[in-house]
Amino acid sequence: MDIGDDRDQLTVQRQNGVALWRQIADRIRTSIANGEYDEAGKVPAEFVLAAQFGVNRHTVRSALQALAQEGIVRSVQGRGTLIMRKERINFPISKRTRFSQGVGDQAREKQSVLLRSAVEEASTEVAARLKIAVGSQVVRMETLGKADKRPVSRATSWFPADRFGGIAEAYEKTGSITAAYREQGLTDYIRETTEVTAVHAENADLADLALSPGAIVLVARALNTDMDGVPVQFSITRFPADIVQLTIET
Amino acid sequence: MDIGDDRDQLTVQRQNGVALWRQIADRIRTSIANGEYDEAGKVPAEFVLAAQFGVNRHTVRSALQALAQEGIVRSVQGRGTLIMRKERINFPISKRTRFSQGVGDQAREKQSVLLRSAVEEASTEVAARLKIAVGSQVVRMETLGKADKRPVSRATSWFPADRFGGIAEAYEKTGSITAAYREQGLTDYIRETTEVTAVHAENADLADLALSPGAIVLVARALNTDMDGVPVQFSITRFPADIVQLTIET
DNA sequence: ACTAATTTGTACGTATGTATT
DNA sequence: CAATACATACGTACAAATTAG
Repeated sequence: MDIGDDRDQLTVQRQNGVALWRQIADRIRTSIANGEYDEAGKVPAEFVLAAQFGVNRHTVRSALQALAQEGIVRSVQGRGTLIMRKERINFPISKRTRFSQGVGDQAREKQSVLLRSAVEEASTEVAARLKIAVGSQVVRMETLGKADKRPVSRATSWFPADRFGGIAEAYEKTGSITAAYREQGLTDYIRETTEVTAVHAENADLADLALSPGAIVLVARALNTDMDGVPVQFSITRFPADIVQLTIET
Repeated sequence: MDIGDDRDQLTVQRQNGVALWRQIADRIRTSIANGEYDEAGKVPAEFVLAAQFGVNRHTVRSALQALAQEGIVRSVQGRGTLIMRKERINFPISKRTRFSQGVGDQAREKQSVLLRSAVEEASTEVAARLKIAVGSQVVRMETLGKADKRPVSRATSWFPADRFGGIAEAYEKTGSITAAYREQGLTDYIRETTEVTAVHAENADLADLALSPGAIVLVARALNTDMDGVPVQFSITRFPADIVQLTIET
C-alpha cells in the first residue's frame, strides 16, 4: 500500500538465509509486474532503490543484474534500468477450468506441449484422489504450458488407464485435453476442487519453468470429475509465482 | 512422489541467494506437514538427511536449528529430532467464504482479533476494486486470524465509509464480519473473485504471522459484493504458505 | 549392568559468498 | 577495484546422550 514514499519503508531482512540482493530482486520483479513503474518505463535509479531498501548501491546492482539475467530489465549507462518484460499471466479457476492444458486467459500466444507420458501404477496420493486402488494402472502425462514462448505452467496429470488408456496419444494428436477426452468417450467434465499452496522452486522447476533458483512456485492440486462425479483426472500444476496469478471465480 | 529413496534426489540449489540451510528447512517443514515422517514421529537422522540432500551434516543442522526455533521440531541428543508440531490449515474459498475473518475449517481453536482500524482515503487499487472515486473515504481494518494460538492469516480490508462507517466498532463488539455487516444493514454478501499469488515474507509478515525470514506467503486479493453486485469489501489476506493451503470449491 | 551402535552436540580449520566501506 | 567483516558451507574429529542388544 504505502510503497514508494520518501522514507526507507521497503524493508529487507539481513542474514537470515536469503541474500539481500535476492529479496530486492524479488520485490522489484513483483513491483514491475504490478505496474508500479509503468509511467517511467524504467525502475528508479540505483541510488534511489538503495535508499528505499536501506542497502548499499552495490547490493541493488546485484539484484538488477539477476533481473537482467532473467530478461526482465536491461541497464543502460546514462539512461537507467529499462523494463523489458512486464508480465503477469492470469489463470482463471472455475468449474469449467481446463488449466492443466496451460490455458492463460489474456496470454497472447499460448501453447501447450506434451513433455512425457507413461503408464504406471497409482501411488497412494493418486489412488486416493482418483478413488481407485493403490497400484492400479494410470496414465501419467506431463505437459508444459507456454505464453509468448515463456513457460508459465508445468502440469503432471494422472488418468485411470482402464478408461483413458489412449489419452496421451489423443492429446498429442489434438493438442487439447478436452478434445482428447472426447476421443476417449468423455464429452464433459467439471473441476471439482483445487488446492493451492506455494513452495520454493525445485530443480525440475528451474529447468522446465526457466526459473532462477530461490523463486517461488504456486502449486495447485486439482481434481476433475465427469458429470456423474467420478474422478477422471488428478493433476498437480506448478506456476512461477512471480508472473502468475490464479483467479478464483466463485 | 519419489521421496526417500537411496539416492540423493532431494535437490537443492547452490549459490543463488537462498542459503542451503533455508531451502532444506523449507523442504523438511513441508515434508512434516505432508505427514511423510508420521510413522517414526521424528525426522531422519542428520547424516541421512545430509546424504539425501547431498550436503554436509552441519548444513542440515542449521536447517533443523531454524525449525527448532519455529517450534516445529526439537533435537534430543542420542534420540533424534522429534516432530513437535505438524499442522496444515485449510482455508476453503467459495461463494460463501468469509475468510477475512480468519476462518479455518478444521482449526481446533480459532480466533480473530482486530489489530487496527482507521478511516482513510482510498488508494488507486482500493478505489478501483470498490468502484469508488480515488480519495473517497474508506474504513481500513486489519485483522489477525489464529488457529490454536498460531497466527494463520493477516487480513487488511477496506469498506466504503459512507455505507460502513461503523464497521470496525461493530466488528470489535461482535467479533464477526458477518454480524458487523448485519449491524450496518447488510444481511448477505458473496465472494465475487479471489486472486492468489505468492511472495517472500515481508517485515510485517515476520512480526504478525510469526514467520522466519525467507518464508513464503500466500497473498489473496478478494472482493465481496452485496446481492446486487455492489462491492462492499476489498481485502488482501496473507497466509504462511508452509502451513496453509487454500482449497477452491468451484 | 555393561557394551556397542546410533544420534545429536561441540570444536577447529578452510574456502567461498555476501555486503559494506 | 580494493579491503574488511560476517555468513555460509564443507571436512574432520571427538564428546555426550540415548537406545538396542
